[in-house]
Amino acid sequence: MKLATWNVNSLKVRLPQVLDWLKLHQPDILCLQETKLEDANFPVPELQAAGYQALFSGQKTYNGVAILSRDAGRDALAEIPGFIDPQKRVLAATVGNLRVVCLYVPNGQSVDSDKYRYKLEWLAAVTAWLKRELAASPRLAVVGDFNIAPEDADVHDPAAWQGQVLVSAPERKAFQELLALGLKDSFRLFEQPANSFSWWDYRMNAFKRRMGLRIDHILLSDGLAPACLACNIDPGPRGSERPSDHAPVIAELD
DNA sequence: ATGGCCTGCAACGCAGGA
Repeated sequence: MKLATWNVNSLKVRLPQVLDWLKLHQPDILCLQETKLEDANFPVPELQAAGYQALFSGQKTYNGVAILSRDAGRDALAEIPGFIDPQKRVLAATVGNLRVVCLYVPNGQSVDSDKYRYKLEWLAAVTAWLKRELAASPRLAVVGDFNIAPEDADVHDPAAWQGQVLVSAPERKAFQELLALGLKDSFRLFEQPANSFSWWDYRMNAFKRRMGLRIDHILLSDGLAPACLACNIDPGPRGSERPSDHAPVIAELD
C-alpha cells in the first residue's frame, strides 16, 4: 500500500493538481497540510468522485489538515489531548490496520520569536501524546510537514542555514526525541540521492537551482518500518504551473 | 544586494509562510 503526505499550500488552489496526482499515483492514503479551508468548504464531492474518503480539520486562511483515503478512516482525533490550541494542525485516524497521524508542525518564524517558543512547546506536547498513541497502536505512521530539516544532508547550504529556524539544535533535538519514542525516518531507511529536498522557496528560482530543505517526513513505528519497501519524494508537482512550494513524499508499505 | 514569491482576506497592503 502507498502512504503519502503533501503540504499543498491551499487546497482550493491546488485541488486540480491533487486530483491529477491521486490519479497518477493511486495512493491508499494521502495526508494534506495547509489546506487553508473551513470544513464547510472542503471539496468532499470532488474527492469522492476520485475515489477518496476525506477526514479534515480546517480553519479560515491558515493551517488545516486532512486525511484522504480509499477506505474510510475511523477513530479520528483532531486535537493534541490536553493541549489547548485554536490552530488546526493535527489529525489522527485509523485506516485499515494502520494508525495515521497527520501533522502540520508550526513554522517557528525565527529562533528568537514567540512563534519559535510555540513550536517547541507544540512539539513537546505532540511527543507526549504520540508516546501514548504508539503504546496503543504499534502500527503507527506519523507524517506531514515537520518544518525541521533533521540533518545537514537535508539542507542545500548547511553553513548558510546554521542555527536558523528549521535547522536549529533545539528543533533537531525535538525531532530526535520523536524518533526516540520508537519511530524511523522512512526516507533514510534507503539509499537516497544527494540534494533530496521536499521544500523550495518560491523566490530566487530556488527549485531550479536545487536550493531546498527536506522538512516533510514519513515516520514509521518500529513495528511498521520493516514493512517499508521504499520512500521517495516526488518533485514533479513542484515543477508544474502554479505549484505548492512543497513536494509530496510517498512511502510504499508491504 | 537580507530582497526576491505565493496565498488569503479584504482591500488597493497586510500577515504568514519557510
